[in-house]
Amino acid sequence: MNNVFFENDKIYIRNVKNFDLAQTLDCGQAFRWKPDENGVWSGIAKSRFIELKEQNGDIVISGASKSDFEEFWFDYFDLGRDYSAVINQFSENKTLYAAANASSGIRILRQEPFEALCSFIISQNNNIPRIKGIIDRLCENFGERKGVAYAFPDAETLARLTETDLAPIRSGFRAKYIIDAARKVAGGEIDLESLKRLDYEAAREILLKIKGVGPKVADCVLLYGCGHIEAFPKDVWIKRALEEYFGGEIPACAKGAAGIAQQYIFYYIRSNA
DNA sequence: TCCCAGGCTCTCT
DNA sequence: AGAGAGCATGGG
Repeated sequence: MNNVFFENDKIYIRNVKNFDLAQTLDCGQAFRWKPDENGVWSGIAKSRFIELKEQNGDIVISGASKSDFEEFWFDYFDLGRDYSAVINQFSENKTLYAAANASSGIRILRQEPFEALCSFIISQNNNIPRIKGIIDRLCENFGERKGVAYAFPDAETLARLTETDLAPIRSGFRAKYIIDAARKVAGGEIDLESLKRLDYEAAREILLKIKGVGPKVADCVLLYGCGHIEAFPKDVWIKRALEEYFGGEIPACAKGAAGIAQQYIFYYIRSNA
């Protein structure tokens, strides 16, 4: 962290490699970061609201204290990982390497597991603009207000609701899945934090017990919420890309960091679409 | 308008 | 075990 400076209530990340705000915050892994007309991104995670911008090659964060940064945001933005090394590992596959270089500013966000769980339950058979809308309404209706933004509601809050209560967010058939997830988490049947420590397969099996959680949603929760970067969510876009460019198989050189490869491929094919 | 969306459940072979 | 319909809602 010797390239991080704290000055005048702002945090400067200097000479950071592989961190592009637009790529990282709007690549489909998280749904609550928004840019303004000046390129300032704002968002809230774990009830903490911050703003980020790029300035002379630095990432500048406002709204976070030094301890907030060290205890939360550093891990949230996965700043301890060397993405250049990962991209170098992917160079054995020409197409994957091209995708990685086209989206080399993406970092995998380490989101709150419960937010990732609900977000990707909502994502099923849905499109990204509408997913964002449903999640916004979920937070505005049931999340705690933190200054100018709403925190993601906690499992205990959602566990007390019924499908009818969720009608205002217009999530359709997914409402019952959100409630089942919230009740299993709030009731202690599923301990999301423990999934970070379990191995990938064991953690995945636990998530699959939640209604509305299948292989793809489970892998998204493991990748974006539990730090399992070997998870490789297969959505319709990725399935098409695997068939078209990779012979239907995940490239061998992606082993151990398949989730990062997945995100590069997803961004690459969608920005070329 | 009409197709489809970062899928999953349920049912029927 | 594998295939297919149905699902709520609305963006493009």
